[in-house]
Amino acid sequence: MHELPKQYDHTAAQARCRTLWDAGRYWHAEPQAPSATPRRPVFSIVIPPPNVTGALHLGHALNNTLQDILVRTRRMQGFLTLWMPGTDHAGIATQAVVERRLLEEEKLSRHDLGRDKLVERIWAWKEQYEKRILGQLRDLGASCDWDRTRFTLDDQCARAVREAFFRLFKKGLVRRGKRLVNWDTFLQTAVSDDEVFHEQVKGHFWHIRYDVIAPQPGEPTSVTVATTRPETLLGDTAVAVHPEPARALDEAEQALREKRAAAVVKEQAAIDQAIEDLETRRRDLLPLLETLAAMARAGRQVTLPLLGRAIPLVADEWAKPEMGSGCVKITPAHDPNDYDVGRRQSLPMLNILNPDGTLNAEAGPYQGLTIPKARAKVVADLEAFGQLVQVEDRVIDLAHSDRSKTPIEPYLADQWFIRMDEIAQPALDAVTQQAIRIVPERYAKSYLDWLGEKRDWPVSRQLWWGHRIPIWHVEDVAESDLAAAFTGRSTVSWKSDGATGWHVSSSDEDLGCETIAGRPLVRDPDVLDTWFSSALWPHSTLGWPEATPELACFYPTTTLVTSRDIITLWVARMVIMGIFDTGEIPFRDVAIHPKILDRYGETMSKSKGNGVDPLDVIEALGADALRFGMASMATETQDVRMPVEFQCPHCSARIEQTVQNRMRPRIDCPKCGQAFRTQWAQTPEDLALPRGPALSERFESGRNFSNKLWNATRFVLMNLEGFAGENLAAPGGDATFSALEDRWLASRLASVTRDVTKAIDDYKFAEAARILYAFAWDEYCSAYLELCKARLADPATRRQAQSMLLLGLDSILRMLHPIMPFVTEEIWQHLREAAGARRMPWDGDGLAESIMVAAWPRPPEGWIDARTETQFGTFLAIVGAIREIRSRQNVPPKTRLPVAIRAPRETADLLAPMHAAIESMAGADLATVGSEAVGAAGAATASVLGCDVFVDLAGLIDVGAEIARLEKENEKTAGFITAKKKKLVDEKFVGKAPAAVVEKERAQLAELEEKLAKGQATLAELRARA
RNA sequence: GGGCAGCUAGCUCAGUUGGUUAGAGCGCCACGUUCACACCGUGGAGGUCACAGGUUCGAAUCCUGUGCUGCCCA
Repeated sequence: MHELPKQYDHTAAQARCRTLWDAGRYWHAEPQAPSATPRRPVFSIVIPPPNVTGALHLGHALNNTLQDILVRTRRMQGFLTLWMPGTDHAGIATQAVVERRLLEEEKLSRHDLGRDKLVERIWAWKEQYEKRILGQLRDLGASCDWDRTRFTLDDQCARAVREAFFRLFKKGLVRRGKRLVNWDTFLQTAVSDDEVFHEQVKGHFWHIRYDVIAPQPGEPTSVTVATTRPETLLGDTAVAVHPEPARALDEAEQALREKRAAAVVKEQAAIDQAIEDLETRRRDLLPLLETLAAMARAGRQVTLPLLGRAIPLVADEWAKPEMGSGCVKITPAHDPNDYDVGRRQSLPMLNILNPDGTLNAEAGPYQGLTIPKARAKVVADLEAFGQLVQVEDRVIDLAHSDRSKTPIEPYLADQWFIRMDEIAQPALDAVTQQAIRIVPERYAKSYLDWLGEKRDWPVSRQLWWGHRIPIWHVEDVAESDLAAAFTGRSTVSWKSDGATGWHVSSSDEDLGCETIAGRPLVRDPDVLDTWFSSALWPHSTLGWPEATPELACFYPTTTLVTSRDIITLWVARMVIMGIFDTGEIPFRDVAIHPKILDRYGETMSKSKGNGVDPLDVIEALGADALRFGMASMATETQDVRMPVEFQCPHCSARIEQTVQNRMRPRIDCPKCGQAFRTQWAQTPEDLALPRGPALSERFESGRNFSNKLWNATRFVLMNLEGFAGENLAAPGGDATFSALEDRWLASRLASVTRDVTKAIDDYKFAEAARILYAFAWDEYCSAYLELCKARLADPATRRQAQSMLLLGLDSILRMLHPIMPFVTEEIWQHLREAAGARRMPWDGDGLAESIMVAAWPRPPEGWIDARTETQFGTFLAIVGAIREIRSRQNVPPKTRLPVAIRAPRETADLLAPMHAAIESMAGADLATVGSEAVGAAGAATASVLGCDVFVDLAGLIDVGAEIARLEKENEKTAGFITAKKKKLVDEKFVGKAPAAVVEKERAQLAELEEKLAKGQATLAELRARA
């Protein structure tokens, strides 16, 4: 006999399974030739490549679990299935991490080290983390094609990046331009808008006086402007005033009046106040503004304080007469709005910053100062010169770099852009015309909104880690020189730089020459935005631009599984570049999954200390527990919450993680009093303590489920003696399912298979998990398996029970395999040993070597039998009724209860073969079952589905308690009756509701009335006895 | 400021096209360990479905508004 230990050991099983899968390489996919017959349907996914910045977190665990569920399901369903794995170089993030460590550990900056050495260091970091990440994916059970692992910066991807960029360049879609960028002065690079976060900080609003040059009679001698960044005045090139202040005030008032009309009462007072203020302005300020507007039109100038430069007064609508002094200083190179004004008014753009955030020569005497120091000196000097009018305290919304956490400086720099107007359109069409389906559908809106703006994509990054932009610059040569140098080279293209030089681009790694007509070719020092290489991921990993068999077979991929926060950054750009490069969409479906938040609704992060490390869960509860939890959480909502608890390493007690304790280096267990350390431990004393991992109760049901399956198998194997299971339930063989419970199991199996398959097709992972959990636990284990205990003891029914137990268990395992691969494989292997001769109706010739490649269940629709399910439901309800009586009367489980059941004839007939089952499952001795059955006087009763269950408890019964209970129940029933009657008397209801609904209500009323009558009769009997 | 979600049992979540006497898991209470599983079994308690209007014979479900929470985009 094949016997298992009482508890499932996930650690040993995981190691065994991985060995088995790697030996069989079941995860590997070879492309089929286009001419292959028979042609297998193809299913392919590319992994959203995790950043090599650090280890995987729970979000990755979710993302990859869902992909693996899809991949494993399709593989079992016979698809040619590829899951392409890999990692992302994550330009700025990785460089920032390595630079930070360099500074902390060696006190060196990247400039101390130099470009080549730094890149070398980052590669070393990458090697370390890539290994770790891929190992974590394997620990999770991901069935990626490990032979195809890619990296966004590897040679194959680099080739694709050069080719794609070159094609864009050649088509004139790459342009060089000045742009105000978010400058990170710490990392000395531009960061994209998406890498910027805003934070409210306390600051000041400085009001500064600019003197008018040679004021004429009737004209003001100065204007006052206000700023939160006084040092920027060094870069001012104008002061603006509104061209038509009267009209602007009218419009502002109009807007306020409209707002007031729509406002709720409590907001009206504030708006009234604002309108009144506007009136005051019209009276006190407007004449001055009109004068200033006229002066601006006349080309008058003001003196820039401190530097003494003359700058023009300009008329521009950016100046708001309804705010402040109505005048505003203009610093085009250091403020986005001012930049627009500068362009409109053709103002000089004066960059006053060095890349490192110190002031440059344009700042005159302030050159070399950092921004904070310059600000202090500017303010002090303004005050000394009497130009400072007023200082207000103010809360400022300050942009910070997400990478370095330092304030962003708007900064005018040369950048490369990809023009989006032309290439974005096909990506929009792909979604609006449903070539690409985004689920849940609502996310299509953010995709379309974002792409619809068709904003140019700034792709250059002033970094050292990444794909070097394939552009070289050469000055002062003629086009004929270029044509001569690159004659016959279709892989080289050039464009004028707008002055006397040329930009040369190539898809080759090297131009093959260093000079043109004696002038040096200088390569652009910048690298490409990480998202550029990510945008090519679906086709670059498959070998593009080569026409590989992989590309032909697996592209377009089937599904992309990702989180909602990178729909625009990544998904949209993949669609754009996929179509641009290959002419085809990169994937058909985009499945968006929720984001995991902690119990308080905060995003998890290492720096907050509120995360859960997936490896802790895998270690403590098993990868399957982690995966089952993830699948259960993957609903269509946009967030899911996960309560986090520390687990005491001494006594295993769970300690709720709170905002207060989550940053502590050590925690004293409130249960056992012993201390343990957390991720924050620093001191030697703390580090010496055992670590208490952060886990979540949400993974426990998965662990328990694994054990439940294990023990169900244990039971089946204990009872399999002499049976290897040749032919399990030949399809359509009615005789096979002669017993009610067998027909029921087959019916349930068929509908569960249908529902689970559909749920996975629709990306409803939580639903699939829930259906399988309920079926396996409540139906297979609690009902079917219990019933089999008696049948297995009877030689006449034993064989059939064995056969059905195997059929059910094997089907459950197969359907659960994509969610819980390890425990199902481990069990499957045990079943192979004990019952290797079995065949499922949907199996081919032999039993597969691994459940990973076993056939997905396909029970015939004909097995579904609603009548049987109803009948079986009656049986279960009767068992439940007896149990309930036992429980409410506190009868010990061992005491057998004498039971009579009054049931309509049809039900009684149906129950006839189930007598033994009722007796064993409810611990009852059945006396009579039939329409005439009656209970002993004063028996405890229960009514279910038209049947009455009488349990004669003789002297055991607590009459008083039973009376009280019945009174309460009768009262409740009477309440329902009243409600139903009222409804049925209502003509509106009877007249308008569908007949079926009215009929149902009537039937329910009749049932309730009968129930009440019986309850009252029993009550009378009990009272008589009391 | 604009957009998207969410608000259902103590906690985390299900709840199809309106037709319930609103469900699950965890937690809680009671009972139970020869009988696959205490990572278990049996039973139980626990909800004005955020709030206010409306549509309807009928609303957790549809509409409008309010409040709170979170996210995205300016």
